[in-house]
Amino acid sequence: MRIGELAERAGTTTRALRYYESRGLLPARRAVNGYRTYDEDDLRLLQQIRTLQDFGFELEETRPFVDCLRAGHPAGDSCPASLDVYRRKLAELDALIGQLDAVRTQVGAQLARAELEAGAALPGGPEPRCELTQGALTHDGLTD
Amino acid sequence: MRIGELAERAGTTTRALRYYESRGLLPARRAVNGYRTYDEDDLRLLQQIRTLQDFGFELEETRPFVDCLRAGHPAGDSCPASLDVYRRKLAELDALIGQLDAVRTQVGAQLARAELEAGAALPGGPEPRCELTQGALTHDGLTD
DNA sequence: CCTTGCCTTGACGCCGACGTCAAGGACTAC
DNA sequence: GTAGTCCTTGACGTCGGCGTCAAGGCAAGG
Repeated sequence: MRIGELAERAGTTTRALRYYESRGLLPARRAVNGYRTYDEDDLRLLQQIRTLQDFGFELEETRPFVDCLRAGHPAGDSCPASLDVYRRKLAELDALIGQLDAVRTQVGAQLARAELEAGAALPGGPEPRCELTQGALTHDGLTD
Repeated sequence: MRIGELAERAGTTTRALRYYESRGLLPARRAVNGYRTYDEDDLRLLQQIRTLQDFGFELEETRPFVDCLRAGHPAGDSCPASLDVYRRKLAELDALIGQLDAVRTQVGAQLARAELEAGAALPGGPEPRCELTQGALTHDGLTD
């Protein structure tokens, strides 16, 4: 099959396929007229790539899975290198989720405090003030 | 003070300050020689920006807070527009964390299954490799 | 022959928040 | 005067994964 059909069957675009090829991830055979030619195996490789991409894996991280399939293994994650990617991704996810949870807690606290102060300023009357309103912010250097 | 000192006191760079100015977020007065000139109020605005940036807010999302401070309010989040940003960010964080949790679960399951299959495929029958592997198979082990 | 549609390569655009030169002006110290 | 440090504007680079033309080749139908 040609690039357009493969792209459609895998739910992606021809541009993405050419990009994968430029990265050496999914090279294509060529027909006499220069057209890229793919088979069902390429579709499987591509599906593996897309599945991992949907999980948030970077392209380079999908390479071990693709290589594994191309080596004849039944699944992309039948090889140690793929499992390593899984493990690294899990650690990465745990770290990221932990950071986001911390940020969520902080932002939630800030919102609650700010809403309290806003509400207290409206009805008109003396209100208690929290001493923690200033300087409670920490720079944990979360790079998003 | 000049741009270098402000950058250092706020823990950022002169390039970042020029960028903020180019975005209209933190304009500077100019000395006769053309040098940018800042005061303590600018430092406060900048600290507000940096704090939010560290939380993962985009630059545009810090604008309401900066405007709020510049309008004379005691805190950057003393204004309704700032609270709206807080709320949107919370919703955004919740959605993102939820997605990441789902991905984590999926990837964890894939890893457990692939490890199991790899162990079963070993010559001489499956051998338990370590306790963590068994734990990951039975529970949703976060133990690393 | 002409149009239509798929294909080719090449190259710039995009997003965010700056980093990193480059070339030159300003000011201080000696 | 000159060395050193700070400042100025301008402009290109970065990262990932493509999107979006542009210009042209190839195959098939009318």
